[in-house]
Amino acid sequence: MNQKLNGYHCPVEAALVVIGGKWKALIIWQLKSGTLRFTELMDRLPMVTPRMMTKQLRELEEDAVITRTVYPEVPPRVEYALAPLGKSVVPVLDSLCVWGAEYLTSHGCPIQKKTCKKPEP
Amino acid sequence: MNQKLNGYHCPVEAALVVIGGKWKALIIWQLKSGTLRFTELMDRLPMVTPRMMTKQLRELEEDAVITRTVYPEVPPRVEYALAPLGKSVVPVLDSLCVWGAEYLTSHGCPIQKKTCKKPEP
DNA sequence: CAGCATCCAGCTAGATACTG
DNA sequence: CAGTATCTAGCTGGATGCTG
Repeated sequence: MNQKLNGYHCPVEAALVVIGGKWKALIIWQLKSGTLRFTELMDRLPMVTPRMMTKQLRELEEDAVITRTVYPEVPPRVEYALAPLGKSVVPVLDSLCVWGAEYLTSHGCPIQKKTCKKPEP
Repeated sequence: MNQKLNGYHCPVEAALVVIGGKWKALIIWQLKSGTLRFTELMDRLPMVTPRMMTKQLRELEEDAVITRTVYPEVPPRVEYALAPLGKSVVPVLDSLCVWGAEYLTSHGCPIQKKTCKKPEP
């Protein structure tokens, strides 16, 4: 890049920066039905390493998408939940999900037409 | 990652793979109002190097999001346009755009509340 | 015009081990 | 439990030069 631009050119780009991280959309997806602890997120997304989970969660927190609540107990307990901004992105992810399903159907994929796995209530 | 998964866990993930590439959403955004040539895309997205532009376009083509039409002339002319699948993703990008604008407003960003720059007709 | 080939720096993210 | 620290392989993507 001959000229580093210091901002976003379009809100689409901003949105992708915030929710386009490697696992961010999945994390938000998991949190859409309620609060989860670190290990619960790890259990639901086994392909994410703790290192990455931490990083993604910290970034989402910094972007005001999720909240992080630490309970000063022994053993420690930390709960993650969607902040208002995070809740507002859920409909967008829903439409992304619908489109993604359509894509999987029309394009054909290793695992085809796997319906949206919602976090069990 | 202790276990490499060979598919998608959720259509959301599939969608992000397809449109979540570094410049893909922007490219689709540019193409939503009509066909563009390689250099026209480069002019509209000056921060993308030709190398990356080519790669992103090829991937979008492979995913059936865009079409690539080569006119065997001198000088060569190549035109890119949205395939049906690509057109179907535009509404999703629209909602992403709306949310992104909201994010820029509430979170505050270097360039705040820059309205969606649509490719001029 | 519309790329491709090559080289290489920097970042990403996995594996592993350790802690308040 | 909920991370952090360190090391490192591998990928990403920029710069440059070349071509049908």
